[in-house]
Amino acid sequence: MRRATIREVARRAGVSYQTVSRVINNHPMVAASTRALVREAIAELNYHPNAQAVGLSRNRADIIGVITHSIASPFFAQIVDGTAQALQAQGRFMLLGCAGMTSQLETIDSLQRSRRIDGMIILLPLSTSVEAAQRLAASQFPLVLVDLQYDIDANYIAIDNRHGAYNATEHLIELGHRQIGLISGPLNQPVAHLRIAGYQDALRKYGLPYDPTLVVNGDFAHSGGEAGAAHFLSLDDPPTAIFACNDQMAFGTVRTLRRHGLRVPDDISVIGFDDIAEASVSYPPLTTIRQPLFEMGRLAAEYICHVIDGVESERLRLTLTPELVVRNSTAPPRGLSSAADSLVDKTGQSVL
Amino acid sequence: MRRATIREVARRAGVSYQTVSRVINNHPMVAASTRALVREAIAELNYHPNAQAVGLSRNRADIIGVITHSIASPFFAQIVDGTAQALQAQGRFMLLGCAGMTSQLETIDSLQRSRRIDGMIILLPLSTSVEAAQRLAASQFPLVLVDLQYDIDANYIAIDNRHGAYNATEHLIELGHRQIGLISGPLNQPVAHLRIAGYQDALRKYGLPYDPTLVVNGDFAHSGGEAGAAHFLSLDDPPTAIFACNDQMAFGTVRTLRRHGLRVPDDISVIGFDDIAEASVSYPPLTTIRQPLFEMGRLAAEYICHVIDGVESERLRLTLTPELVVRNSTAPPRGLSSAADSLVDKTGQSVL
DNA sequence: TGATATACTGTGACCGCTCACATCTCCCAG
DNA sequence: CTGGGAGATGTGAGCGGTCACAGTATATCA
Repeated sequence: MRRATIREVARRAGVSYQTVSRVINNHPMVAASTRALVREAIAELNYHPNAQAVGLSRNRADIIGVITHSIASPFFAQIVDGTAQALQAQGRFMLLGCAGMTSQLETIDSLQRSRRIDGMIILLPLSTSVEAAQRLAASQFPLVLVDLQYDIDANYIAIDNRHGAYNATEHLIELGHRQIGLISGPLNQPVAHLRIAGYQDALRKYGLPYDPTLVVNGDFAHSGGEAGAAHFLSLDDPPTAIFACNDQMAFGTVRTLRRHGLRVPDDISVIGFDDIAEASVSYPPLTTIRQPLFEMGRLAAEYICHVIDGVESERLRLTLTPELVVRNSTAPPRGLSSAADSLVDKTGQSVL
Repeated sequence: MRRATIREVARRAGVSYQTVSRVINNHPMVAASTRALVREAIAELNYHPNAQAVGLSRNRADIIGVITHSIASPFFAQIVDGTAQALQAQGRFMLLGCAGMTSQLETIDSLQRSRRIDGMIILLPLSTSVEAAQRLAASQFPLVLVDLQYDIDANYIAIDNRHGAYNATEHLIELGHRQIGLISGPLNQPVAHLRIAGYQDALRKYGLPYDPTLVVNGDFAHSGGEAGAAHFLSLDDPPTAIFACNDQMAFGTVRTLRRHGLRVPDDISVIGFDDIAEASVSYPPLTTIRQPLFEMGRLAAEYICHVIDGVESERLRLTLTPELVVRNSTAPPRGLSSAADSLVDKTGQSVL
């Protein structure tokens, strides 16, 4: 079942191959009768253009590369979903590279040079140095970094992590919490520091002391939340609220708290960050800081396509403001309802 | 920053373009000295082959298409993750098409004919008729259907849904449950019927009556579980256990039960199907029927690659047996066993 | 009536590579 | 010393399109 070529269609329709090409590409300079003839031949031979030949000739592929280190994570999956939708609307395809955390840069580099893709969307974090990322961004190749967290000259879509963390912390403070535990992200990711900074900003703003024993490192995964919660419960004076720096960790936190017989939010409040899809359907529905993940993926794709089409040439520098979404995992601290700010009325519930 | 071509490299190295091609493709018939010379020129010019030109010439693309209707669903994401990993190991790329539930067949068809991809993995369900799927499978194009549920002549990787559902139901029966609610999948998907059949098999085997009021349709999404649970709770004599036909619905079920003040598994047991990643970290950890999702994705990719490479020509007909994974969302019905339920932590609390 | 614009169609070269085959060296057996 | 085979390299054609340009009709105008 060989595929028909443009010349075979031409022979069948009794025209030249160029005319067939014109018909395929909707060039106006074709007589209606000829067009019909060619269309017929195309249908009869079940002809479809060879995308690689077109690509070679036009020097483009109509494929956009998307690099992430895991598609199994809901966070990335939701961004990719947005990208996929936008690309489909553009008639373009998506080459998905799950590079793991190793050799991402190598993958990116070879992909970029292979002419297989016209542009690339990179979902950070990227396991590479800032310098390498800067070099990458400096190339002429159409490129968008999504969730950029450091300061380089590149096209990026980011969110104001510091502000988001500030909002999360402020929300807890305004509910009356004074002892707020923080489970941060991995410290080798800039985002972790930004969110810690936002947490500190809020404490400072409200005149609360910064207590390092209330800050613990996490891994942005479920297990990090579990470990963090376990740590807090082991303290003599556990926090009344926990800010987990992403939703996955928040879920781990909630689970561990439950396992220890604590109710969320009655006994202890938990707030997350990201607003992945599960956040709204978890039990209890998670109060969190919303990142417009789908939107970010969509915008990145649309920008890239515009650059490729020559419609857009400005640098993309988009910092979105995350939004507090109050659901049911946060509440005023126990017993606050009666007295104003007495937070010391811990019931001394035993952990374990 | 024009890309160097093979002829430029040849000129620089003082050899013919064919020799450069030989070096690139590790053809043995090249003198070591020449090889070194060419390698040097390649490095100096920072040459990378144009994948589209290679593809056009060799008539392949080293890209595998993966079609799903959503990447945001953890079920599909985990399969895709397995596929991605396997393809990367093969030095191939993945073109991901999220076709939504509309026009999947059209997407598939045009993709297949475009020569953009060498083979295709389709993650069912597919919004198309069995006949169309059969036609698709009948083409020479390398194709694997993952999670195939109906009987057509195609390469497929499936799981024994009926058996899995039987196991799930049996597990509940053996725990002592006699009133078992079923929340099925959408009835337009064959898998729904298969799982219902497995449920019925188990009832029959254990001499339990089939009560249609205990069977309700779901949508394989969170909301279906919520609606199903709400329905059961409205019955005069609610079931003591619920089999939700996938994990997402199981989560929805658990959530609704909790909201109504019921504890899982103390007051009512819930079992799911799929074993998506969240199942092991939910609260309580979900008893479910495990599908080896990652594995399925991996196997599909490996098979496709073998077919393309001509290593494999047999039809792929793989029906995996799902496996019962007992976690903490199932227990004997209330009051049945005085001692046996000590396997579950008793800290479940009623909320609200 | 011929010049010229206009609508349409065809030809050659090329995109960057691979393939099949031709050629050219060199070395060794007869 | 010469023929032949192996090793190494070069050449032409082609993959299936597109582009720029060159044609060829027909219509329009002076």
